[in-house]
Amino acid sequence: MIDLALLRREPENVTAALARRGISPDQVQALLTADIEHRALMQEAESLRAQVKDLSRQVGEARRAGDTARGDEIAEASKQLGDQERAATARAEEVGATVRALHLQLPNIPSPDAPDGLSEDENVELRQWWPGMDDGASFPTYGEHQRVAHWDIGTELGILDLESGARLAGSMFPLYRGDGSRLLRALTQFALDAHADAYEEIRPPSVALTETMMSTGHLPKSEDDMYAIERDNLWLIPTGEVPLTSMNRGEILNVDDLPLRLTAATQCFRREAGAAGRDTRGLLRVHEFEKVELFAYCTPEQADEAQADILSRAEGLLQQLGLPYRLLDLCTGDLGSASARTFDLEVYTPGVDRWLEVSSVSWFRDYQTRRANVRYRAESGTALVHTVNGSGLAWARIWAALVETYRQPDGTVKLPDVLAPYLAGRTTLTKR
RNA sequence: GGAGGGAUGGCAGAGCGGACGAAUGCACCGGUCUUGAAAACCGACGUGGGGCAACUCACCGUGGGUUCAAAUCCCACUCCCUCCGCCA
Repeated sequence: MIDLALLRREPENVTAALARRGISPDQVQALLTADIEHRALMQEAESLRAQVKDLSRQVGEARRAGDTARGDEIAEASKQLGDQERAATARAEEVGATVRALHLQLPNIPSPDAPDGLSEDENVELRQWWPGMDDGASFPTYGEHQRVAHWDIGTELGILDLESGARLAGSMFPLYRGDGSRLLRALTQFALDAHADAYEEIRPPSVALTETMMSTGHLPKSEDDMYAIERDNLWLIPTGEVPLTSMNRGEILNVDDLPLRLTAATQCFRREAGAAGRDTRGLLRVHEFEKVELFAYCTPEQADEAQADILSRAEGLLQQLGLPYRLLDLCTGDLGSASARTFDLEVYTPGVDRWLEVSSVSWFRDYQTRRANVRYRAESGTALVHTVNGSGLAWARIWAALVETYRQPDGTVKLPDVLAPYLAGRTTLTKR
């Protein structure tokens, strides 16, 4: 949630900032109006409440003094006021619920640095990288043997079995086998080891409570994209961001512990409602995938650095894997609703000839922690911490990029040597 | 799944219908003393909302209820501990 106090103080600025991402002034005004009404009703209810409390105190005093008649009299008066108070509180709560609903619907205020734009077409490409670029090499050219889609390579080598996955759980639930399965495991380990110098490794639950999903902004906004386990009031997590952001919910962190950096490998579950049909072949878009997440709680001053660190780690992994990629600065219209600034990393996959998003590195300001109530002790009082996160990296698409990029003319796949330690030295995938 | 016990401020822990936002100890912070520190002593010391302010409201695991009045009584739920059962 955005800061309501800020909205009251600087309504024009906030309205203008939100307009950059397509929020109409009317929507902001509706919240402001409801808020004013709510506060007036609340004051009325509170003053009645104060009177009831005062009378109740007098009842006690009178009875202790032995004046029962007077006690009863005051109790009766208090009872009457109590009825009024209940009615006033009910009215205040009704409007309060409206305020909360409107407040939850407002997305985060975009960073002034985020480029303007209405859709993903206006995202700004900041740079590209490919192997040998620093030495003057040009973007790689790919041979015919690399222009084969990963689902065909996977079938041919017996390392990806989409049909079996579909038989078990429906389409878009991939099943990897043999070296394909092993490759996934290797990638996770490779990444976790790379981040172990500065990020504490966490193994969180794969499900979360409704309350937890609220904190990150995934609910109520994206309910249709989540898998729900209704009987137990649980949701399958769509990203490791969910448990990591809520890990310290309701706590006051020691400022000396900030930035508090965490990393976690988790399964990620996404219904991808409305995505049916397009870009869904093979591993392009799946309901379940594994991802290593990088996360930090930090002070506002540390946020830039924290975001830059996650971005450079994600890039570092792509470079070590030798996969060409491009870096996008998301425009205001394409920003996730909780994010103030997001950089996307897209890897190039020669077989399907596309750029695939494999990491989204975002700064959320205090939008998430205002809901999760994670604070630190500041100069005076407490302040909300900022959250930053990004993938490092999402493996399904990396898996696709690796087998397509490193396919040899003879049909085998020769993986980069950095993975050798995690594959017991066997970096060549051959037909079983 | 069954039986019992518990959940209170940063921590420990009292309170069990009315003056309780809450004793006490520890920790933390400010001060006195000291060359400095420790000890001792003095003081301050939960969070959030509303109000220009005086001030006021909410919060004692969560949600309901009883009452003029609830940390305190009642109901439901969650979590933790002990024991029993089942189990990778």
